[in-house]
Amino acid sequence: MDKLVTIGTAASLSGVSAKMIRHYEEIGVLKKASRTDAGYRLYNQAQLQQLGFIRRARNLGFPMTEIQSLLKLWLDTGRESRNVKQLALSHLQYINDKILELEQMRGVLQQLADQCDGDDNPDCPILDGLAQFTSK
Amino acid sequence: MDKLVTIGTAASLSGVSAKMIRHYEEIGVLKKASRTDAGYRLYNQAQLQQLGFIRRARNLGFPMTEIQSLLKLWLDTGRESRNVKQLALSHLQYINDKILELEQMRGVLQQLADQCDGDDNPDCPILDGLAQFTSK
DNA sequence: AATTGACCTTACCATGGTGGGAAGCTTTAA
DNA sequence: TTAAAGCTTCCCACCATGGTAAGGTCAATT
Repeated sequence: MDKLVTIGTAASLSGVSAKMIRHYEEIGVLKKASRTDAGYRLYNQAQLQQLGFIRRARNLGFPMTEIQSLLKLWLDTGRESRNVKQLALSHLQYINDKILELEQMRGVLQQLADQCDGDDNPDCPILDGLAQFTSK
Repeated sequence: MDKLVTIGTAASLSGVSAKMIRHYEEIGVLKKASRTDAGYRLYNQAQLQQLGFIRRARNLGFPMTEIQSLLKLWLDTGRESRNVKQLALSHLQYINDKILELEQMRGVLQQLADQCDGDDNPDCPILDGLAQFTSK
């Protein structure tokens, strides 16, 4: 059991590109993979699961530094869920801030776009807004 | 009239760092500034306005390539507002997509965090979720 | 006239996460 | 045996921004 696969198979099974798997190893998020005599990287089931873990964390927007922490916590059976939750809530805060920032942009931009005829006339409230003639 | 200022003054007047002003010139978003005999860049009123224009467009999240287009349209009195509006709406679409993506992340993450006690116990639905045991 | 400090110049390196490609070795299948 | 596919490392690019280093310039004070 614990079949070993090379990086291409690991990539398609985990949904993480071979390019990125190597990268994660290089930056220390993943332990160095074992190698065949020819130097090919080999991955076992546990490592495939870690790759899936990383992919899902990336999909939630976690940066790699935080994923590294999450991965350590995951592998540490003596962890306190407090630490995990704290990381999650901190990232949640970040996401919320980003959403607010984007909503702010959207509001301004939508308003400018609404005022613009968008025809063959050169008059354009969007450009006027960017040119700061906004305040009339 | 049309007082000329050096890059530091242009930076503080426009809110764009000197570093970025040079960068924008280098990538061709701004025309090359005139120079003093000693090689110092000089900026006039019109150029200061362009810098402000760029800063405000950046604040709305426009990428530099699109800002370059917007700037050209702004300087082209024969423009059609149609083209400006099209750029704006396209960017608006991008912003909306980003917001949806972030809201998606927030939903999943919030749900996981809600289920996690966040105490000294190792049990952690957040890690379980990332480990794909989500599906029960 | 000399010094000092603030300001300018270019050039290079770093970030973060990802992709592309080249040059060369290995494995597998025909 | 040969060709294709897969692996290796290494370098480059993106995007917008910041940092730093080594050096030239300008204005004000000694």
